[in-house]
Amino acid sequence: MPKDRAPTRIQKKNRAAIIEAALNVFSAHGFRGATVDQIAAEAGLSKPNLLYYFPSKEAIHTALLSGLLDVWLAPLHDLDETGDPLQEILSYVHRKLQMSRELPRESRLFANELVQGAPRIHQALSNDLRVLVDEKSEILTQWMDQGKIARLHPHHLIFSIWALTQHYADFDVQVRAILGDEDPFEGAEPFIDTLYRKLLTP
Amino acid sequence: MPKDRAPTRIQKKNRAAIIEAALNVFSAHGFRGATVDQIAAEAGLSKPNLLYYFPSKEAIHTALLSGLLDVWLAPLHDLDETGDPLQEILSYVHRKLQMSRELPRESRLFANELVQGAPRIHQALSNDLRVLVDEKSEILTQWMDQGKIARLHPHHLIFSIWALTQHYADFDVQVRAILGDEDPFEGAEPFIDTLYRKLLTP
DNA sequence: TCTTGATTTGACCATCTGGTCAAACTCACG
DNA sequence: CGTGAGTTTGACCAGATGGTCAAATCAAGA
Repeated sequence: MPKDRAPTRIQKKNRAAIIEAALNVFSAHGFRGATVDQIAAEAGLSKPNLLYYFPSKEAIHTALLSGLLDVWLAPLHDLDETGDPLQEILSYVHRKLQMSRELPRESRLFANELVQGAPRIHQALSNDLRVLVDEKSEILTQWMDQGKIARLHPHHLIFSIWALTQHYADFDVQVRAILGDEDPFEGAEPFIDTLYRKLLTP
Repeated sequence: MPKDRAPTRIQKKNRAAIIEAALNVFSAHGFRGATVDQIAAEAGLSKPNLLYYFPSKEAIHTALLSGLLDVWLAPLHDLDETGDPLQEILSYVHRKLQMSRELPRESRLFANELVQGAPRIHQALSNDLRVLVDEKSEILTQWMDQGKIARLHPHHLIFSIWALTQHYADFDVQVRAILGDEDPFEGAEPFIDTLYRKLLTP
């Protein structure tokens, strides 16, 4: 494996190519369904060469997930206590839907992991994620106390946003099978916007 | 393989045990992640014995999925044109949530398949499911035309019900990691009920 | 250019996995 | 009971898969 000095030009390029390839393969087939050969081929490397950069399949998966977790949680992280409640929430919803549209592989990567019991990221869920959600739920509760938005269970409000937005990335095949040629997000955007405006009006 | 006469007592028992075991294993690990040995062990059979009842892993999966599809779609199928619009929809939502609570393995089985592009049930999606959804969307549209419920994109309304209810089964680990000891459905039920009452009010 | 560390690879290995098969065993029924 | 169909299994196979290794090749600074 490469020494842990400053990464060389080649190391940067190949590590990036591997992570990109791994995202493709893991998101499409899940951890178990992905093969190292597949990832290597997609990254344009031989299998031993790939394993020169990452010690194992598991290590690639871990690196990929932990690298993405921040990106994935950024929109919720940005929910601003001092902003306008309805606008803040609608903006969060909007960003999440945008991510389903633009980063569907990332969404499916997490979906794959979660639906199988999250054996490799259970840690992060019970710690980082839980803390973040509790923190933001606190803000939501304050807004409700102040009568700025309707009173609802804050955790379930957040779950609903995840469910409604990620559905379009995770179950893309199903959505498209039903909508046919229609662009899913064309209709999803106003639908979800209306939903939260109605729901959150006190 | 057993002849296709009337199934014997033993055939009935073992086929049922295999399907039950397959549901456990496939829903927890996905098609690729499940092994025939695992299913056989769970069913209390040896691998060759299992393969005496089903010709292949694929065949078990297919039998399982097609056997469940009807159960899975029954609630939507039962949406009744002649009933009270709001009550009909709320009742559908309620049944779907109930299914997430009582049949989480079934939900995850489909989720696993869908999130990986539904390679084995694409057929059913584009045919049966699409027809059913189009048919029920027609009813929803009529209700909207009659001013009985708010005007919304009917397909996305249905998607939202799937997303909100199945989320609790499919991403159970995540939900529980955040809620801690709290029963997810305790809070989900009133939340989702409120959501659809507000959303559907014209 | 030369040297040294970084990079790449062909060959290989152990294990897992889906599936086969012939032989053995069990059961229901005449 | 005896017998033939139904059921079960140990042994086995071929291919896939994660991972290793020594040898070969390459790249960049002295």
